[in-house]
This record gives sequence, C-alpha cells and structure tokens, in this order.
Amino acid sequence: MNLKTLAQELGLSPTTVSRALNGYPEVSEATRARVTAAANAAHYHPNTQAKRLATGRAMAIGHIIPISDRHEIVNPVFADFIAGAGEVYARSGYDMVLTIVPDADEARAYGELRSKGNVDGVLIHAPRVNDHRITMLESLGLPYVLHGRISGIESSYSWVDVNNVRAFERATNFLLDLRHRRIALINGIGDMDFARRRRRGYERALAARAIALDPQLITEGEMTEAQGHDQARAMLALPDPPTAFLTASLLSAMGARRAVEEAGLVMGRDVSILTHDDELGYLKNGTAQEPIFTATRSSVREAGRRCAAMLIAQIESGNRQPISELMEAVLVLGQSTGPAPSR
Amino acid sequence: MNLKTLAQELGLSPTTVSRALNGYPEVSEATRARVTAAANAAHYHPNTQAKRLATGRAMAIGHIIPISDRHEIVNPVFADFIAGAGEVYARSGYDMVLTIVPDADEARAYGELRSKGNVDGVLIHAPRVNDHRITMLESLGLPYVLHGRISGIESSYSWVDVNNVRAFERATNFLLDLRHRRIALINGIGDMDFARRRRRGYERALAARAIALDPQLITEGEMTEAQGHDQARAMLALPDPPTAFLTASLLSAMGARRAVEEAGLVMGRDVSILTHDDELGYLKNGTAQEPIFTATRSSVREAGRRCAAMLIAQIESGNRQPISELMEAVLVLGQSTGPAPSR
DNA sequence: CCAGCAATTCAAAGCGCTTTGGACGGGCGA
DNA sequence: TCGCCCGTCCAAAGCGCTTTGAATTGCTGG
Repeated sequence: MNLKTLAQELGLSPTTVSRALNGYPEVSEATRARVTAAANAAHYHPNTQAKRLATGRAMAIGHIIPISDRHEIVNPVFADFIAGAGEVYARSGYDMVLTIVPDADEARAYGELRSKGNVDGVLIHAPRVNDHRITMLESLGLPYVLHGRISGIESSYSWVDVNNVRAFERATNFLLDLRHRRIALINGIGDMDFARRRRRGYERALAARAIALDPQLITEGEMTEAQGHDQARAMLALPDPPTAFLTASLLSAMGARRAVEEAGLVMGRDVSILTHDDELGYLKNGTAQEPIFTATRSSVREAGRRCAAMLIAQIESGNRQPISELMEAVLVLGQSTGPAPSR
Repeated sequence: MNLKTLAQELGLSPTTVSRALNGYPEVSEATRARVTAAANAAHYHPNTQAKRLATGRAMAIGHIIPISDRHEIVNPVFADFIAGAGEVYARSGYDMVLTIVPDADEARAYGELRSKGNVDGVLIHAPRVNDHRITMLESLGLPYVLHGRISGIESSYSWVDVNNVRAFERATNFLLDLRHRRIALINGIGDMDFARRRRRGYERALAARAIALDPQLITEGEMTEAQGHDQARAMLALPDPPTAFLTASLLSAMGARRAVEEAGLVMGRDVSILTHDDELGYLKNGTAQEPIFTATRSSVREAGRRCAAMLIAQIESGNRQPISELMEAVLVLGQSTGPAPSR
C-alpha cells in the first residue's frame, strides 16, 4: 500500500492525500477525515525512506559506541541512558540508530554518518578530558548534544550534565561532618571527564578543611564490583586505613562493602560508604524510601531524556546556539554511613 | 557532494559512476580506479535514503524494546547482547535501529516498522512462555531471529539459544555429586522462557536422583543483587536451610553471597553458590583463569553476534527456511562451591 | 572491407514521497 | 452582471540513487 494507490482508491491526487495526512491547511476537513479514515483502514504508513529522501530529514538520531579492548563503554549506565533517550525519540517520531565501531574508526564513523545522511544529529557519550569529538563535529556541521562536559575545551557546545563537582564536594563534606578524616575516593577511569570533576569536588572539600590529600587513598578504574572490592581491600590493609569510602558507582560500592565485611568490619559503624547512584533500572540502591547506601543520586535515564529532548529541539528549530543543562544530584541518606569511629 | 556532481566532475554519467562504485563488471578497470579515487578524495558517500529507496532495502535491523512498569528489559544482559549484534551489523553495513515502546504498543510497533519499511528484519529479545510475537511476525512477513525460544509454540522459527536445560541440569548434578541435597534455585522471572528451561534442568537432575522438590527452595524474580540477597536470606532462615544455591545471574549470586556472609557462613565451605554467567563486559566473574563463582558460562555477546549473523544471512539469501543454533554453556570451576558440610 | 560481437558507456525511468505553481469553481462586493 | 479572491484540489518536478534498455566504440574474423 502506497500513497499513489491510496489516492486512486479515494479518487484523489497524491498531493491532496499527502497534505491531508500531514495536516496542511489547504485541504477541506471533510476530505481530510475521509483520507485519514481510509489510511487507518488500510494500515497505511508512508514509506520512511521516501519521506526522508523527499524532506531531506532523516528523522533519526545517531549514537556511536566505540568498542575497545581497553575498556567497555557498553556498560550498565549506557543501557539506562539509551532507554531514557529512546523514550523521547519514540514520542517525537525519531529513530535511534546505534553504531558500534572499533574505537580507532570512531572519527570516520561520524564523518560517514554525516555524509551518508542517515541521521539528523548525534548524541555524544562518555566524554574524556580533551576529547576531540567536539571539534570534529563542529567541522562536520552535524548537530549534537553531549552527555557530560569536556574540561579541556574552551569553546561552547551543547551539553547535559550532572553537577559532579558539587555532588562530590557535598558528599565529602557530609563525611567530614561525621568526623571522618581518612576518606578514600574510589573513582571512575581517570581520563573520563566526570571522574575528573568528582575528584575536583572531593579535593575542594578536603582543602576547605585543610586536610592534606593522601594519594594512597585515591584510586580509579572501571566501575565494577571487583574494582570496588580490590581497591577497598588494599586500602583497608594500609597502616592508617580509611574510615570512609566515596565510590563512583553502586557496583563499586557493593565491592567495597564486601571488602569491609571480609575485614570483619561493619559498614555504617566501622567504615562508612557513600556512593554515587545513577538510579539504574535493574540495580537499585535498596528502595526509594530505604536506601542501603548513602548516595548522591541522579537518574541517568532522566539525563538521557533531557539530552534527547535538547537535541531534537535544536534540530527542529535549526538553532545552532549551544544550550546546556546542569542537573543537581540529591544526597540521600542510607544505612551505610555513620560517625567516624573514635580511636 | 552527490552522484550527479561527482559524475560531472569526472565527465561520466551517473550510471557509470554508480556501477563503478558498486563493483559491477560492465565498467572498465581504468575508469573504476579513476572513479574510486575521485570518490575518496571528495569523501563521497552515497546518500543512504536515496539508496534505500532505489534498492528497496533498508539496510537496517530493528530491535524493539518494550518498556513496562512491571520490569525492565533494558538490563545489563541486553546491553552486551546489543554490543555483539552491533559489531556484526557494522561489519555488514547494516544500521541498528532501536525502538523503545511502552509494552502495550509493542505489537503496533512491529506493524509500523514493517509498513514504514525502515528495517529489513528484526531481532526478538527475551521471549516469554507462549509469546505471541512469533505468530505476529509470521503474519507480517518480516524476517526475524529470536534470541531464545518459546516453549508454548509448535511451529518452527529461527532462533539462537543457550542449552539452558542442559546447563542447569549439569550444574545441579555437579552440586549433587558434592553431596548437596538441599539445593535452592534462585531463578529469573517465571514466565521468561529461559527461566522455565533452567528450572526444567534443575528438576530433571533432582528427579534422576529421586530427590523431592521443595517449593520453599525455588524462587524467581528480576535478576538483581537485592533479589539474590533477599531470597537467599529468607531461605537461609528456614528450619532446614539449603546448603547450595543455584542462581540465574552474577548479580543474584553476589546478593546471595552477601546473605551467606551476613549469616556468618563462609561461601564455598558452609554454603555453595553456583551461578549462570553471561560473561558481561563490565561484570566479570573474577578472571578467566580464576573465577570467583563456579558457573555455567555462555557469552551473551557472542549470542548477539550469532543472532545478527543469522538474521543477515536470512535476509540476504531471501531464504525463509527457519534455522537455529544451540549454544552449550561450559561449566567453570570457581571458589564458591565445595562438598556439602556434614551435619 | 564490413558484419557481428563484446566491451563500455549513457539516457531515462522509477523508487514513494513532498512541494511548487497552477487550475478550477463558487461566493462575494462593486 | 462581472471581476476577484479564496478555498480546494491537482499536475509535475524533484529528492539522490539504481537499473533497464539502448547507443557507441573498438575489434575480430570471414
């Protein structure tokens, strides 16, 4: 079933049928009703490719996911982000096209996406410090929105991000208020921009109370259970071990908890753990009313929604002015933190 | 830059240029070389929409992801599966288009995908018992491959699946050989087909040794850390608690381990845990040489690759004969299992 | 030397839609 | 009554590619 035959059946021209279905005013309401009725009855949906070719709009948003041996971007956070963005795309009639590329080919992938014209814009994930993608996209002239920010870049660009500095500064202050002085940071991978910012918040809070940084208490890595466990265990074995851990993800926090328990200590009493919680769909921090871990909480799915909405707005308005949105994390109290044990 | 202008610059007709680039034989090697050189220099890539319209092939595979309040399909397993499939798509020149829909609209989404013609086929995730999607896709005439199987359906269809029955039968037998008699099953959601099959394997092994099923030792649910923890804790509090747990995912196993440790027991000595491990990229079961949990192991990413390859093969061959592939899980030995403690 | 053939190349139609520029007719004001 | 405008509809061009059918060229063999 296509436009032409539908038009023939109705005794109308394709022009009129097209206009009726797309809500143009130069068609009488009577025929519009007749046309929509017939279209529904015939389960007619205009061919996407033809529509795209005629309008020059791909009605699709690209996500490029680099895959490397070094580490995985296809992680749990990514899945939830995608889900949030996908909701918005679906509502707005956009397709989501995912491209998995070996990370050596990433730049080429953007260029091809552009020149093949199969997306109207792209969403950029997991920016690193001094990430080169922004300059590349600028030169391509392809609309984009960044999930996160890039510390090394001066020029302005569109982004949605959590206020990571503030979140981790508050978290650190919270632990300091509980009289913790040996606070460890189990961070995400060091050249990820969000990890850099979290560390900055942590350092700022310590500096404000004139507490010297102890490099032994700062680690980084892929945010897995094993990372949390191994790094926490190593730090607990130090001569002067930390009394509190700040972790970058729920998985790391779970690993840290295991290390704490293995050491015969009680979480929340002997050792406090405070983590960032992305509110992943399948990895809950207890219940909303009763969290297990005290956490800085910010929904990554919501971030996905906002990124998508922002990108679509940019595309449809044709506006190239960069816009941005900073989300604040809330600090929720769980059972994993308590006053520092007195020595 | 488009075909026409490229052809003009070369002093050739669009026909010839198109043929040169697409490898048709009726063009001399000399001009083909000249054309490809010019195309590369100009960074020319044929417009995807136009190509699709002209060829009638979308060069895209659809994944429909229903989203419900009840539970999340956007889970970690999904992310890894997607990554595997995406690798194959990228190599074969296909796009991956993800559609997120409220699960009430799922059927409609397939219909639209079909009639709008923006995919050449679809990959079906997470089949349930008596899943209706197969019959629907058959009637739509849209090529598909199923990741998993559907117990209630007699007709044949294309699928890739792990031999879940056998995996869990072997796992159960392994525990039985270690003299465990109270073996608990912490399963995935009950109406998921894979959960049903795993349970069948478990039941079959017990039946073979004439051990009665104890419904108190069988639970199901979303495979999260909390599920593993809560359900294991409840079972450990029974008058006659299990000495071994069989869990459906690494996350559940981690939860179960926590419950075991909270009860003052030692995993691998007092209580054994054996889990299924999907080999997720960011959720490793220790290292390959030294697993933490004894596990039935099968890479879901590899499953994604095989599903994608199978679907593309079907599409390109035009073959509508159902094909299928059964993957066997391997049983790897970790530190989480040991002989049943003597009473 | 020319018919016949293979190797190259091209013009033009077509994929299914949108959109521009008109055509047509009815109602209104002058 | 006539002219004009507005509401409604349509024919045809065009989006950028592929592909059919035909044209052109250069050779070969009789």
